[in-house]
Amino acid sequence: MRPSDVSTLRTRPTPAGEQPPVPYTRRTMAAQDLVVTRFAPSPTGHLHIGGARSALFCWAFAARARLDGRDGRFMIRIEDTDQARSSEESARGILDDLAWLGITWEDGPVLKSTPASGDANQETRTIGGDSRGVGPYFQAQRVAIYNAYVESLVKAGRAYPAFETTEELEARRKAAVAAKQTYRYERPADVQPGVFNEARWSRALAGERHVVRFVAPPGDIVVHDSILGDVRIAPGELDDLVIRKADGFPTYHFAVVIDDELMGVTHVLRAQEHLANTPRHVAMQQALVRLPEHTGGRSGVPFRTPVYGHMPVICNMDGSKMSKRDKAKIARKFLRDAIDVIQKGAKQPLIPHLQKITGMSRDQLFRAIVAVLDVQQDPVRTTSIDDRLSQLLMFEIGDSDSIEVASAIAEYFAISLPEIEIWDFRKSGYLPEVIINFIALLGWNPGMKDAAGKDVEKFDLPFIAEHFSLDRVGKSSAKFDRAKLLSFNGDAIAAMPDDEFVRRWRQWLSDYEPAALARLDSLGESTLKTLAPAVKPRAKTLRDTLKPIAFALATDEGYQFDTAALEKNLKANGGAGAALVREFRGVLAALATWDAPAVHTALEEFAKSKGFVTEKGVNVGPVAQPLRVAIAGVAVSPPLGESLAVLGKQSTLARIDRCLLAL
RNA sequence: GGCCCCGUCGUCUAGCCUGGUCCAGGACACCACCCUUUCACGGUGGUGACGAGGGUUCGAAUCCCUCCGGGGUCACCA
Repeated sequence: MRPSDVSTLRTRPTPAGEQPPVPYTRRTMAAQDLVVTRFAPSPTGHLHIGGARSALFCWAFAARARLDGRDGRFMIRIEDTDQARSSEESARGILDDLAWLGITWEDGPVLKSTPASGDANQETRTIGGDSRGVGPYFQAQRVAIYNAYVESLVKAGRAYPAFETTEELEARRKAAVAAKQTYRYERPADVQPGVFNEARWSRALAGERHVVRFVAPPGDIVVHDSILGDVRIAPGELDDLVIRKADGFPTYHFAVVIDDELMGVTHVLRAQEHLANTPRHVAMQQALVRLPEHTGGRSGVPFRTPVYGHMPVICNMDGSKMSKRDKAKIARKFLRDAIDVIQKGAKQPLIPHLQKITGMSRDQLFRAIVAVLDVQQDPVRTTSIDDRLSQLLMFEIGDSDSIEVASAIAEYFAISLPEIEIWDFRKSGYLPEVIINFIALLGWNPGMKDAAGKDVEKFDLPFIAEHFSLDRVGKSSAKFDRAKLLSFNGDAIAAMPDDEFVRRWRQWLSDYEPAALARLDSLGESTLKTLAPAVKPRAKTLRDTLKPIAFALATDEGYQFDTAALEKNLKANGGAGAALVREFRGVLAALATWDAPAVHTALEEFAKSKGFVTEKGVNVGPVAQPLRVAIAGVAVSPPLGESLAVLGKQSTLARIDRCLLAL
């Protein structure tokens, strides 16, 4: 049976063999009322959709605890222990993405940000802080703490310096794989569990290059998981893992254990990909004791094991784990498909073929492509052509999954890469509240029915906070269904009041399509407002809005006439359509008021006067379609009332004249 | 490959713990029809699943076992 989160928290079971928790300051003060969850991203890129979901569930758990009258806190910690890949810019980006989604944290890095909707009208606010005094929240600033605990473990004989080189270990690993055996690090013969190895420690202190490894315990490790139930790991499955790297930084596993304890984390909710690591974390918790400086001077206070909950992984539709690498995969596939197609068409291999027509060497060809990428990606040319070239080659042969190269290829060839990171979805015009709603549904559902007996599946952050509980988190991985996300987003756009839509549409256009916004504003200050009711039902995303308004984005001279549309609507039947448009032009020219209802009325009356009436009423089609082609160039556009209103009388007449002339 | 987790329509899922009300409900997608000045929106209806095989039971999607399938993980990355 899976314990509910509430009962787990109130009566946390003490498994056999585990020390009962020893009270110390924080515990006696706050007792079991303190609930601390955390999201701990590595600042090596943008916020991933799966990371966002982890953050959301942690946020929701803490928020729910608060609603239940407890001291629920959601905390952010930046795991920047990978010196080579971490960046402050990335950390800032992740925090921004969370704030954009509307996820806020009580404890953690401080961020000044605009709230959920990205709505410029609302005030900026500050998120984060250190009210419990357990920071800093960047692990790179906590190295001294990790070192103190490493030393305590070494002195207790529960860890030891190891001096093998990376090459040595790699060779052993290869040998094991070649012999079809599972590789495990073999503990050196001179290391005795529980005995301080002074000789090794001295070598380390003397400056010899080393890592520190944790002595894996001999017995079973049982992880109590409030989502999955108990997970038991047999002895011998765990080898002596590295807890401090040669550069002096802790590994993820070690830093996590130290920080979760010191920062008072009570509930660790994360993706199932971490499940296999959890026994290691538990083993370390059982070996570690708080240093006196972290317990107000008392000694002998053991680390506790938080409540764990491992949630399902988010997968692509093909079942593989959704990963940033998917972008590279798509871009690479495109490159190869393109090469295939060209090869088939040209009936000869692409590279030699191109070499033949350009007279370039293979290297020069790649240089040419790279030069284009270089200009687009790196206008100031901070990287050399050679660097770019080698990047692209690496990418092409599959040895590199660089998102930058993938993006450059996508931009150059105008293909679209799948949205994987929150930033991608934002750029594509998804609404933050929809993303929240949708990712909440990936692995969790409120299990409620509405009045009509249908599943409740449209909800917002406050609803999630109110209803979230671990026993409704699923166990099986979920495929990320983009079609359903799109549908939800379209529903949200359609349901928005016009003025709100206009505000958020404007914001998005200004962020991602400023030229389009400038053009629309040049048509009149209420253009967006006029367009709103016509655009909303036609756009699933904010980027989608650009399609139905393409006619307005083009200048009066700038749009093309589709010949088939011209033929069918204007020229057919001896130019009947053209004649109607010519006649209706006069009506329009005489129109005193120029807005959507007025245009629409004029259209109907004109149609009626022409006798286009059926038993169902006036049929404006015979006039509307030719007119549509005249002003838009194609047979598809939003309703003509709004369309003409936005263009204005002058442009409308000019477009009609241009069309008539083009026949 | 070792270890671990998971398995209800194509997809997300309700139902499973507390067997019968389930010849399995909802949503997205798909199909048909209706509405309609185009494209959309909307409305109505439809196709569609308990992975397989054994048990237990009067009765199993629900409990047990085996098999099969999928995923995760095996770094001085987090």
